Amino acid sequence: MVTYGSIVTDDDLVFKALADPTRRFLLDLLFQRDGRTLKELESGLEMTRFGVMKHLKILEDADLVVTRRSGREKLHFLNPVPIRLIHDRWIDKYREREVSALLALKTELEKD
Amino acid sequence: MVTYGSIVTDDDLVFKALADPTRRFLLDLLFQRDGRTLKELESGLEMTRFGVMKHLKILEDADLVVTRRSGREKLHFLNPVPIRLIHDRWIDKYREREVSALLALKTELEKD
DNA sequence: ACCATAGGTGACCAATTAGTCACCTGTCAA
DNA sequence: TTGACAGGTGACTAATTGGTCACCTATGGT
Repeated sequence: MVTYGSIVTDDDLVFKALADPTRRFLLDLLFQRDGRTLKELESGLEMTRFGVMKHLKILEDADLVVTRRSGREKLHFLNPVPIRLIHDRWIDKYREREVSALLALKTELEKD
Repeated sequence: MVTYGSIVTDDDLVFKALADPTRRFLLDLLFQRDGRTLKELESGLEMTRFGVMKHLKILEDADLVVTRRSGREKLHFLNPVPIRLIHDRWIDKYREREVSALLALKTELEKD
C-alpha cells in the first residue's frame, strides 16, 4: 500500500470515515435529526454499543460529526463542511453546470 | 462486520473507491486534464502498472471514471455525477447557506 | 450513600484490501 | 508478418479494518 511516508492527511480521515456503510447510516440519522446520544443512535443499529462507539469516534476524528457533552450524555451533530469540500475538490464552475443539467434531466425523466 | 446481507450498493462502490489516496490522486490528475491513458497516469505514480490499473478499474466500477477505447489505448475521463450526489445526500438548502457562509468567512480570514 | 445508567479503553480475532508478479491478448508500424 | 507496445487476468502476501468483549469511570436519581 502507498502510505506517502505514513502521513495521514485530513482528507484521508474524511474519506476513510465515509467508506463504511454503518458510518454513512449514522450520518443519515444525524441528517434527519441532530443532537442524538450514543444510546439513541445505538438503538437503530444491529450492533453492540462498542461497535457504534468506534464508528462515532472515527466520524468525530474526521470532523464529520461534532459533539457536546451534557451531563453524562454526549450529543452528536452532523458537520457538513467536509462534505462540501469534497464537492469543491472535483466539481468546478464548468462541471457544476454540466452536472446540474444532467441531474435535472434525470429527475424529469423519472417523473413518469 | 455489517454486510447487510452482502448487498453492495452503488454508493458503497463510490465511497470505497474514494477511500484510497492513490485513487483520489488519480481523480485529481483527471480533474486537471481528462482523456489520459493508463501509460500516462502510471508515469505520475510510484507504483507498478498493475497497481494503477487495479485502482482505475475500481474507479470505473464506481462510475467515477468513464472510459473510451481508441485503438490500443484506453482514454479515461472524470465523471462528476457521483460526487455531486454525495453532496446532495447530506447538504440540504438550509445547511447549504450555513456552509457557504462559513467557507466564505474562512476564505476571508485566510486572506491576510 | 447507593446503584442504575451513559459513556470509554485496550486487546483480540476475522474479513477485507493494496500491491506485486508471471503470464496473456489485441493493435500498430516497419 | 513480426516485434514492440498498450492493456488485461488470476493468484498470492502483507497490512488494515470491523466487530466484540472484559473491564473501567463519571453522572444523576432516590
